[in-house]
Amino acid sequence: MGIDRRVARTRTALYDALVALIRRKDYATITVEDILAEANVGRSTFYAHFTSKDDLLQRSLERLRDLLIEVQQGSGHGADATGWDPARTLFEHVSEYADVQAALAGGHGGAVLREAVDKVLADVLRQAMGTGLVGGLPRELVIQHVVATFNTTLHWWFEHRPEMAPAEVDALFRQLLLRGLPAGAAAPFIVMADPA
Amino acid sequence: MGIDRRVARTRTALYDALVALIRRKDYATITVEDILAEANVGRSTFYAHFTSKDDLLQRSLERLRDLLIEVQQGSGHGADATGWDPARTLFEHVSEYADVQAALAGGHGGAVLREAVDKVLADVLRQAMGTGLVGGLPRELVIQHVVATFNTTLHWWFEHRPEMAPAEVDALFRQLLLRGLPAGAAAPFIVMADPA
DNA sequence: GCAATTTCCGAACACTGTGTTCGGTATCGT
DNA sequence: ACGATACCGAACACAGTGTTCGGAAATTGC
Repeated sequence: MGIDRRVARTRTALYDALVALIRRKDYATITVEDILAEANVGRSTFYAHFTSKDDLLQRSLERLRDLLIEVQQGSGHGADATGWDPARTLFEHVSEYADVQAALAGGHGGAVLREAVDKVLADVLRQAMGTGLVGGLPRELVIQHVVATFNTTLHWWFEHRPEMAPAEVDALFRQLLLRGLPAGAAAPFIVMADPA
Repeated sequence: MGIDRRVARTRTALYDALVALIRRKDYATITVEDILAEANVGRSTFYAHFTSKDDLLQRSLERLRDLLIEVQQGSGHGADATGWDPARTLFEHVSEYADVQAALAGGHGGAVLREAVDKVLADVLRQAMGTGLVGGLPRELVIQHVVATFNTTLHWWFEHRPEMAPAEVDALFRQLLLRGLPAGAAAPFIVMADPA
């Protein structure tokens, strides 16, 4: 009693259509009708599977989650002693898809997209961390911070230095995450020594 | 030849209405008609001043920007050797408004709101940093990272430890920002051995 | 105060998009 | 082949957007 081929076909068609649209339009401006046209799926059929555009997005991202887990678990079977860097792999992977980065950077729809992706990243990371120590810091805060820093770096990369190599970006990412800001970098916000 | 009082009244009424609504509804579900009802303003009048709900939001946040600049420059007290801590002041200030935090945390509308607030925070910070040093790190990346870390911390606070004191939260914030994660905390995401 | 100007109101309108319903048709699993 | 299931697509009610326009009301400058 496997899954009916028709439902599988319909769903993947909708997933693919959404992704295709995201790559060329701002997420916020995409309508259900756009998706139907792109996927060649009937209106009632759509609502038989998903409750809304956002619902479709979330379920679409489950694929991303699986992909991330795969990438991340490829480490255990690889060179685990020398260390494996999922973040760098992600930077490298993402660097090949400028349109995806543009979608994540985009104005109104970008925020919604980013939040959804953040959630997936956090889930994967949370699972990967297991019940490991967090060095005295609250576990969930660490997770959110890692995700946020990754996203910030990625966004900055695309917006300000798109020509930079993934390895360099990764180095910046690690600096921010593991060492923090140099003493004087955050002066005005942290400790004000402002000549007012 | 000042600004017509009717204009001023209408605009502040709309600003206030939006803020009031944000405090009790998810931003995404707020309609222009809600705003009109709350502010007692005619439909055509609204569109004579703003092009959309998002436009109104952005202009409303200009007030927030002014407030932040005031807070940041009002460092008359406590400006000793240890300096003045705008972040801590912000944590303390925000802790008094649970509904605002809820609005920023909220699902769909939260993301849009956060992005708008992030933009304002980044502007203020950018101006405050002037042409100061950034310790070898790209200036804009530092700004975005500070803002993102602040927001992450704030969000985590509200979601997971609302009873925590502002000073403690500020300490966590500074730890993340200035020292980074302790070795091992981010083990699954970051490589252990540091090739830098 | 008074007049000229500006703004506000509110109803009407066209438009876009959402989400549901239902009978007929095509496709699937066995 | 047959029964079950999924898909189609048109029609519908509904909510929200953004514009237009004439008349009423408030404001400013004098």
